[in-house]
Parts: sequence; C-alpha cells; structure tokens
Amino acid sequence: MFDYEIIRTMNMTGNIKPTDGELEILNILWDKGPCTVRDVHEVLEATKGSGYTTTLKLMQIMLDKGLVKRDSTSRVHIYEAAISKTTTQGQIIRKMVDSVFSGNTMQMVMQALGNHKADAAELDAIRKYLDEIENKK
Amino acid sequence: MFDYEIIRTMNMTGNIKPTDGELEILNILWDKGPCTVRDVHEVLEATKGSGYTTTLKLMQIMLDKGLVKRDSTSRVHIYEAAISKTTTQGQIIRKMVDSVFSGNTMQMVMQALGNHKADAAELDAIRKYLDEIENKK
DNA sequence: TCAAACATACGAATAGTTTCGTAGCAGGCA
DNA sequence: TGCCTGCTACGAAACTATTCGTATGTTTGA
Repeated sequence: MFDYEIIRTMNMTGNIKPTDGELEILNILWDKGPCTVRDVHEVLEATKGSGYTTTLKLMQIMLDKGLVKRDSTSRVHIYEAAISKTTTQGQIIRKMVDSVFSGNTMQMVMQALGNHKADAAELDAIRKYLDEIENKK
Repeated sequence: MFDYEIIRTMNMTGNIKPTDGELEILNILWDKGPCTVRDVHEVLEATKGSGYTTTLKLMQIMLDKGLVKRDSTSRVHIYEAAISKTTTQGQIIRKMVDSVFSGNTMQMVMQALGNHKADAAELDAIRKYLDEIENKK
C-alpha cells in the first residue's frame, strides 16, 4: 500500500531513545496510523501550539534516526512509526528501572501500585495476569 | 549535625526533572548519605571515567536547582540529596506513565510484569502486596 | 617555610533538542 | 498564464546538558 523509505535501519534492532518531543509524535502515529505532517501537526498545535515547520523538522529528524519511515512517492509524504509501540514501551520501562530502581523491576511495580489508587477490578486484573504468568512456566 | 544551604527551595515541593547525569549522583547520595564531591567522584570515575571537575560542576548545578543541599561551613563541602528517593521515583514513574502509557498505570505494570521473568517468590510478593492495598481501603 | 596536593569557582567548548524563518517547488484556479 | 496556497528542505538561533581547563585559595607535611 505504501512505498516506504527508511534511512537508518540501525534503530530497528538497536537501541532507541526517543526524546520527549519525538515520543509525542510516535504516540500520535501509533494511535492514528499513517499520517501526513499536517495530520500530526494539527494534534500538536492543539496540545502545544507549536508551528507547522517545527513538526515537519522533527519528523524529518525522526526519519533520519530511523524512528519513522515514510512514503514520498506523492508530493504529500506519508509517515508511519518504524518502531513498535510495545517494544518501545518495554525499552523505556527497562531503562527507567535500571536508572531509578537499580534494575529491580518488582520494586518499581510495587511503587507504582502503591502510588496509584487502584480499584478492585484493577487489582483483580493484575491477580489474573499473575496467574497467567505463573501457569505459562 | 550539618548546616545546609539550600539555594532554591522551589523544588522541594514543585516538579523536579533530574537529568540522567543528575540521577546518577542522586543515586549515590541516597545510597551513601552525605558525601563530599570526591566521594561521589570516585564512584563516577569507576563507572564512567568522568573527571573530577565534571562531577563538581554537576553537583553545583544540582545545588542551584535545589536537587541537593550542602554544608559549606568547612572547606570541604558536604552534599546531601534534597529530595527523597521514593518521592522522586514516584514522580518519574508518573511522568513515564503519562507520556508512554497515556496515564494508564495498570497497563504499564502489566507490561513490566510481562517483560520481566519473575520467579514464584516475586509473584507472591506482589500478590501479598495487592492484598495489603485492598485491605487498607 | 614553602612547595605539592587538594578544594571550589567559573568560563567556555561541545553536543543534542527544539523552534522557526525563509526559500524553493507543485498544483489548482481565476 | 500567473497568482495563491500548501508542501518540503534547509539553515540557524535558542536552550539545555555535559565536559573539562584554568584560576585561585587553603591545607599539609617535609
């Protein structure tokens, strides 16, 4: 359907570290799927009031870094995330756990649960998930 | 015991956002308690090979930001973290959940549990903790 | 005493992120 | 055709984070 160009394939397997601004754009792309710069810009303009060329430049940099890919066969380029949402989330969690919790995932999870006011349904969902994990072994 | 100067009290209640470098230093201070620049530097030199004045400068900037406080009554200044470990961890988790999981803490927790190879003891610890949370309500 | 060692302060170079102005090119339409 | 609009490309400014060299002052021990 699209004819994507990918500048640096490196990031597809290697480590990524999207900046905050890049992450905002990735979230939009993950949410809406393939987008033009204008599509992305309209969201960002509403939330941050940033200018069109700002968004454009950022997306061009992301292309260069391999965070997004694009189809530029037509005049209006179409961008899509080049890295998966869950993979990226996992890497960000890992980095955070390493730098803030000395790599102790369980401690981070408990801290997160402690700060969050969870209702009974949410707690049950976690219990069910724990059982699933245990049964899979 | 110590006679601390605190430059900007703002950060004691307001939002903080330690950089990666600042977080490394905070971790050392949380771990070891009050430290001289040299104490901190020796750890950083071993792990990163950074220079003494680099560490010094960073700690001075952190003082200016209110991330650390120091006793400078004696020639050798003594630094201590000005923000608590658990509070900081909580804020970092919140920021991460907001920007990467659209504020959905439970989703983040499940993702973290899913990626982490937890053993039975760890899973039980979480279960016990969930019960505690539920009984407190 | 006085030189070596060690401490802080400060300025500046470097690198990365974010922002936007300007230029140049396509297409549509009066 | 020729103007208007919308698109991409590019360069540079502003800002932040990081690093380190140098200046300067204090302590110590031979």
